[in-house]
Amino acid sequence: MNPLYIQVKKRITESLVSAEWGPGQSIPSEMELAKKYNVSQGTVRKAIDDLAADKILIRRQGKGTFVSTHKEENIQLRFLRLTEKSGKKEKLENKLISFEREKASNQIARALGVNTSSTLISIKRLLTFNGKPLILDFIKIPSVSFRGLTSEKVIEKKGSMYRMYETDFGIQMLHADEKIKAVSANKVSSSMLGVSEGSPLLSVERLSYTYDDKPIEWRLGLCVTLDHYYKTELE
Amino acid sequence: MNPLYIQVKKRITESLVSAEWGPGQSIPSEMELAKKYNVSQGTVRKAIDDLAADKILIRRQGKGTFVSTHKEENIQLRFLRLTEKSGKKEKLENKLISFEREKASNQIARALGVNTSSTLISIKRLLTFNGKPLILDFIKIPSVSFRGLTSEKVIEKKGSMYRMYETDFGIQMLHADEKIKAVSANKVSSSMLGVSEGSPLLSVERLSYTYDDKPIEWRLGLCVTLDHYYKTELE
DNA sequence: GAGTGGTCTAGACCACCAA
DNA sequence: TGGTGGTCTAGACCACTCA
Repeated sequence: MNPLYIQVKKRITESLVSAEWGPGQSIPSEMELAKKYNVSQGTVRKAIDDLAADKILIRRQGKGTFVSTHKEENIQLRFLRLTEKSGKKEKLENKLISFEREKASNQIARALGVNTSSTLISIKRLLTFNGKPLILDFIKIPSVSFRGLTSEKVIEKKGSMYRMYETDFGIQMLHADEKIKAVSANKVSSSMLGVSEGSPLLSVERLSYTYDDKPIEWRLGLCVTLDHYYKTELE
Repeated sequence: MNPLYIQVKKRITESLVSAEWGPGQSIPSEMELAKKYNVSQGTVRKAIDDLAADKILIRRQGKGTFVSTHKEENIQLRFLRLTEKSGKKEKLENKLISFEREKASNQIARALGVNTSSTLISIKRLLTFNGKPLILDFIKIPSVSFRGLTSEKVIEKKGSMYRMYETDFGIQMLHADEKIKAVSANKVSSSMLGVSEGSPLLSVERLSYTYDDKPIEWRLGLCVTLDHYYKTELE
């Protein structure tokens, strides 16, 4: 049998998946949950501690515990940071290049855990900072999870895709794995990004997961790293 | 006044810095520490929880709590992962190219928090996997923190530099920041790495920290990412 | 079986926030 | 002032390791 606090954690997660408590809202207090689950307040606390460590919940002393809605900006900011050179805040713009539905390729189907016969939405877009092309993004998401998504909607929601996933489809990205390589710009990517053919680009392949470690988005970003760099922290 | 468990955490950290408890050794049990610090066992537990989350301590049920010595392999492994293609274990080799003492440049001095007049040890080396060049490393460390380090010692300790730092100088790397870019191979790096000039390389600039968030090593790695990739996890 | 970390409880008090 | 999360305690029992 699992420890009690793990079971509590599971039940809280279920309430989050079923959207009983939505992003930004507060969940019941520790005492209420303790009564509801027939455990002590300390056990609920430990369960919430875990979820807060994963940034799924946010605690605010004196106010309550809230469902994280940090997907608005966070992954985006966590993704690429600006160099010190341009310390001022930069303007990000988002230009849609194409929006199509297509059959999943073997590779992507395996990554997303869907059938090869299933349909994906395939989005290409260009991100610019201060008017200069920075990232060329190829995004693939299962059509079935994003019914009704149109190119107009993507354009309309200028900001992060993740924000749109959350507000329009109730899908929250909880974590992601990335594989990073250095590649050469080919004809298409170089002209899109305004660099010469063969220039080095940072290739960032990302698989993003929602609740239950279910992969929900595959993305490849080609980044110009002349004035920017990718930042990580180890441990 | 700080919470008690923070103070306990601090006192434990002090014992780690002063090498009262060395890497790989066990620290006193929770009950003993509770008595020593005049707090309850639960408070010690919370302090240790924090340190274990930072991977500074490792708990082993039924055995005790141990000082992490994971620097042997861990940062190295965390650094570059092998592609699935070559699932088998690969052989890493480490070839020293140069070992010199030099004055710190402005940039590095600032990063390491030392004077520009101070002396650095500057190491260049080439890492190969299965005989193929993979990473060209430029490493700079303050001479004063690594008195008596010689090129022979670097060669002798074939494995990770971090292991040598720990065993020979009592310096443990606790975390690191990295800035990643894609760059073109120049004449020197291309010939060293066995790729053609202008090939894309992954440039990984790393600043590593020891206890108290003191920066202690600056490193630049140029990596060939044809058969390998850099792996990260977000959140 | 003795000793360790792991879980769980119950209750106390503190710090913060809002009405 | 009442409700929330944050800290701290004391004690119970469980799970694991090793002699």
